[in-house]
Amino acid sequence: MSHEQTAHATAEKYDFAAIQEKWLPVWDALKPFATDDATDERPRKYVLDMFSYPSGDLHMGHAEAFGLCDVLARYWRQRGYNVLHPVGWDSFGLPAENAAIKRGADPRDWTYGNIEQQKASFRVYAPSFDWSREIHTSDPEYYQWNQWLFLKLYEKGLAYRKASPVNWCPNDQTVLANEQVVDGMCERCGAVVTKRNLTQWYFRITAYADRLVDDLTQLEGAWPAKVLSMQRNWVGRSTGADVVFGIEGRDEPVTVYTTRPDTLFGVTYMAVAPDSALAAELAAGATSAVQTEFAAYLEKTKTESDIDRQSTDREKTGVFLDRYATHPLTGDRIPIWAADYVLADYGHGAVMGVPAHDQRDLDFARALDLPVRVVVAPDGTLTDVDDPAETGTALSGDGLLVNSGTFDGLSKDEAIDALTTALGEAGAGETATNYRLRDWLISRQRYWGTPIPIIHCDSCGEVPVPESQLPVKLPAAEGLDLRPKGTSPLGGADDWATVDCPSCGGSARRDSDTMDTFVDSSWYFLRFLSPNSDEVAFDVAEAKKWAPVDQYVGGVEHAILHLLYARFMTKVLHDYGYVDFEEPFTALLNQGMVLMDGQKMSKSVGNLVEFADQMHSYGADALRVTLAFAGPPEDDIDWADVSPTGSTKFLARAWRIAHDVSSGPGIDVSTGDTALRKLVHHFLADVPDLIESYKFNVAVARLMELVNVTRKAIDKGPGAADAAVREAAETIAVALNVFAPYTAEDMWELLGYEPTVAHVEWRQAEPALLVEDEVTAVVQVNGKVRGRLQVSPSIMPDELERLARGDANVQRAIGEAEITNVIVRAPKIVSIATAR
RNA sequence: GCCGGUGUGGCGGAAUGGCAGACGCGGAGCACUCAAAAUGCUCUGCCUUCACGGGCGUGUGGGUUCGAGUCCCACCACCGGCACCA
Repeated sequence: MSHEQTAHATAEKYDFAAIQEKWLPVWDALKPFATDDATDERPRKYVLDMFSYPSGDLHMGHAEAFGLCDVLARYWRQRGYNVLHPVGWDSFGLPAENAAIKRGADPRDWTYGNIEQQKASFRVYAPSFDWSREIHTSDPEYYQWNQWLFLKLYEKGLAYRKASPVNWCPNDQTVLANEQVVDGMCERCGAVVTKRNLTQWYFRITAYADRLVDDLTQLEGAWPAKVLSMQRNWVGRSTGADVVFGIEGRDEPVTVYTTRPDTLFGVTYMAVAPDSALAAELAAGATSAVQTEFAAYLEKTKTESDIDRQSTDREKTGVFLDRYATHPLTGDRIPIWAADYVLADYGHGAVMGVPAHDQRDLDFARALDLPVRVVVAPDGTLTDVDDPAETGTALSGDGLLVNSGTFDGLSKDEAIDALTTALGEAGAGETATNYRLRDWLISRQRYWGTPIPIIHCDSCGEVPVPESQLPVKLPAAEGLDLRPKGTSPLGGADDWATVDCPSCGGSARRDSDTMDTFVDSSWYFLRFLSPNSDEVAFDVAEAKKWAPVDQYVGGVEHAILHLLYARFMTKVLHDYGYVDFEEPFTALLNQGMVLMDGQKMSKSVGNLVEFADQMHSYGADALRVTLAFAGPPEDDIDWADVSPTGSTKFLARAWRIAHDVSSGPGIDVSTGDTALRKLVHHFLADVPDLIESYKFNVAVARLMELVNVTRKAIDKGPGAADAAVREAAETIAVALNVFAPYTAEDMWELLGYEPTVAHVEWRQAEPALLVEDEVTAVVQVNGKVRGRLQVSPSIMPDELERLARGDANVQRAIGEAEITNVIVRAPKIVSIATAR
């Protein structure tokens, strides 16, 4: 196949490389997707991909995500919407720094070099981006607004510093947010995460816990059910009661949280987290033997990694503190233990032990020989109950109360209400809600991120950098030691770090930590609306016009991290009055992963499918069609199962139709072949619903069908000059723009039009052409298809039944049997039931 | 343990409760060709029949219905998320 021969509109053969080369410069000049809405009255749609982290060239995952998102962007444009489809780079982050350390280079050079590479690849892959709004989160023009946001949160007490045990990655030598610890390991490098006690910056996301859960109902149906469920799990809201226990020898009582106040009479011990202040205090008031034992236990707890500590099948341990609590209703003495299965930072760091009805408590009680008292029995009597102390299985189900004084006989739900009320009357408890969610730890002891705009002054304490002094620019990497060492490299930039206190003018130092890069991505979708403003983070009026994002596309790996943070930040901005909505992304599509031979692609496995190689072999269009056609977009695609060659064949067939059409543009299509026109108009009527419900694979199938039938019409039907053939070819070109823009543009030119087909509106189906003159009616006998009849769609039911009964094959199926029932749904079906 | 999801040909996958397997991959045969590639055409769920046809068939077992891949109940398998969260 020779390029010279085919790089013209007169080419005889489909040549994807020539077509790409031909149209790229045309599109570069045309800038068809710049969204300039000053005078545009059309309805708007904001279609966005999760932006790319520039860690190298694009890979197949990008091809899928950006390809599918582009289907939607191009589609909505052709449906008459003013579509905003911007592109940017999530360009701060650890990998840049690690790569830079490895190569002895500047993270800035590495990052911006990768961006250039990805841009060049994107240009050829040709998503319909508005390049004029490109942003980089690592530019001071962007990150100064991270700092501005930080100050806004700080003003409201939503950004604060505290000393606390934090997740520490010993490999990357930095702290991690809870969301970045996966199975006890660092999300980035896989090292086992340990705990350190450090003073760090937090965003108070827990203040928004209820709204983060409640507002998910707004997204029901528009976000994948899986993501909604993951977000609910992550916030982990539970309701129950706080119960107050008096402590012998201590003035202050201790409050515990329980979801099962109905089991209050089953309490046989109390357990406190060994690493809590309460445990230390209780132990300090006990005998020296207890103190020694406790100290050893605490030491052991601290040195254990989270993985060890959280393994559920391990033996329960604890230390009796020789202290006692008093049961709020019975007045019984309750022994107090320190046990490492109790977490210091959930609830109140202490639990009431109900071994009979909680598996963990039962395991603990059995290991340490504590009593087990059943207080909820399935049928309200103890006689038939398997003793959990014997079986080792806690009774966690429903039942009626026993052994619970005046509460005996109540159901579980009744008892929860009754006991909570009783506790309230006794001043010993109330309904309470708890969350698994923790505040968002945003400090990072690394270089390549947004400097935290705080100055530490010996006399004034922490002083926010005045807004007028933003941005606090990142100092040059040159001369700084970027290697992980547990403190931020910025601390080594003395010239940068040493400043006058904005408050007292004395000598002070800048905070040397940088922000978690998820801060950058928590609001970037708003920056696209006024990307060049140096007055505001984003223009409120532009946000009113464009935001929230109507269609968001990205991987499910961000189901909690990015999406939760972006939802949080949106609510914060809403409360400040900067935006008038509370959810940033009204619809979300999670595309699946691209696999090879059933597993994730990786260099080490040796199953890497390179984006650049695929582009070279098949081109952008075939790649995009292959990804769209492979299956439902949410499902993973195994590259071993798909056929880019098949896609190329399809595109060549489509292209050849435009090439073969022999009528001129503007011909009166109504004179064309009716059968073909009907198919075209059914296509026009059906495909929008398919695309809007993300059934891209089915939409492509319908396009293939249309191409096949049009080919037949040219070769064996009305021929290449027929007006319906032109109508079909134009329809194919317009629809194909959504999936394969180069081929579509070339077809459009072959059909005698000017670029660009991307601006041609989807045609309306003519209702008259959607009506069939004849349909197939099916005749079933006892549920089995026994006959098919060609009938008019307006046939009367009794006429259809008469025809059905007259069908020879139907009669044979009925035989001598007596007909007991006949259902007629004209014109589709006749269902005959016989006595059997 | 809790939550969510998925089970359809050799494979990827279609199917508002109404013809299961659209579309494609793979396979077989044919045409064109000296030949091959490319392209085009025909066939392709399993069993049975020369054929017309018939039987079976959407993870398993029940149920609702004239009619179930689709709805209901129970179960099995696999995938994903959360998890000593009280």
